[in-house]
Amino acid sequence: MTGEADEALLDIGEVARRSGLAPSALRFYERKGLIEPAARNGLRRAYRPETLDRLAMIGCARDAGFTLAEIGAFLGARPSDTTVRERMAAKEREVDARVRQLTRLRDSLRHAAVCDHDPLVECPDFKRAIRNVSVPDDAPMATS
Amino acid sequence: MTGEADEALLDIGEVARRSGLAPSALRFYERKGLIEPAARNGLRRAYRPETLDRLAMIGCARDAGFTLAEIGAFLGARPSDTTVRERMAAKEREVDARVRQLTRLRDSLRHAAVCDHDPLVECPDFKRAIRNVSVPDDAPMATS
DNA sequence: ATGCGACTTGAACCGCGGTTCAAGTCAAGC
DNA sequence: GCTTGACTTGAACCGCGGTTCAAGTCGCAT
Repeated sequence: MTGEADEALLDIGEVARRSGLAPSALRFYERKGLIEPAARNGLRRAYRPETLDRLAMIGCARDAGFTLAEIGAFLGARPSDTTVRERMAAKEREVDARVRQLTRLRDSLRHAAVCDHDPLVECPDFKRAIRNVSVPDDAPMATS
Repeated sequence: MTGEADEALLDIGEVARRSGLAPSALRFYERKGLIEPAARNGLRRAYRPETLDRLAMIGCARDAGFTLAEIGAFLGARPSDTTVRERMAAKEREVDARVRQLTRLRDSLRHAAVCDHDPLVECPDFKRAIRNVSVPDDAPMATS
């Protein structure tokens, strides 16, 4: 047998401490289907240590702007699952577009930091720059 | 006199149509102090055409992840206003960091699209990649 | 004068991602 | 046996960025 397997399981407080998440967040994630305790000691949740890895990934994805629902879909993904793979690919394109958008925004902000217009938002350079922020890269320019 | 100045003013419906925002959103922005009608015809708001420019900028900033409160602060910014300028500069660094984070995420997703692991999230390459997504660029690597 | 359509208001509601709270359940220690 | 402390539950609440709704107010046309 695996012997004292339950010795290896973690209390919710322990998982919270190690993951940096609040226990309430862990229970919330459970309701959303993102994590699941391996067992219960009475009422108490008992988590496998791997849950910490999973939580780290969830945290990354969340930081990166995925919704919890999206993350849930990705977590169950298997290589045969073409719809999820397609969604990942779509998300990649989406992220890539956002990277370019944010890059333009950063450049606008960079200009704003050295610009002398009063008020700042009236600076024609800034306006031109900021107007390009939301242009989807290869869309026709708004010339109005 | 400027003559029929009010002829040039826009109805909320017109602004909504031209800006792509719902009238409810425009009133919401007004409550938040982001926009303001130039006048009222009776109860009806009458906007200056410049409001459309302002809304375009607001839209860009919102798309870019600024909160409406941040945008409100920026909109009033004058060149002498050092605290707002500093916040813009801070935001620039923040956006820059996010660009790098999203770039790493995009690369992870790119790998996921061609990876054969089952489940996908167990792929060691993917895990290594995704773990780096949230590392602040020059922070010590998590080696646990 | 009657109705239509576009506006006005405040208040309620929504999804998201959680936190907070009250009340209850345990196991351990004194 | 009684307290203490960490957990359990469901329900309520939060900020954000709005939308929806009911009830009222206009100007204009018929």
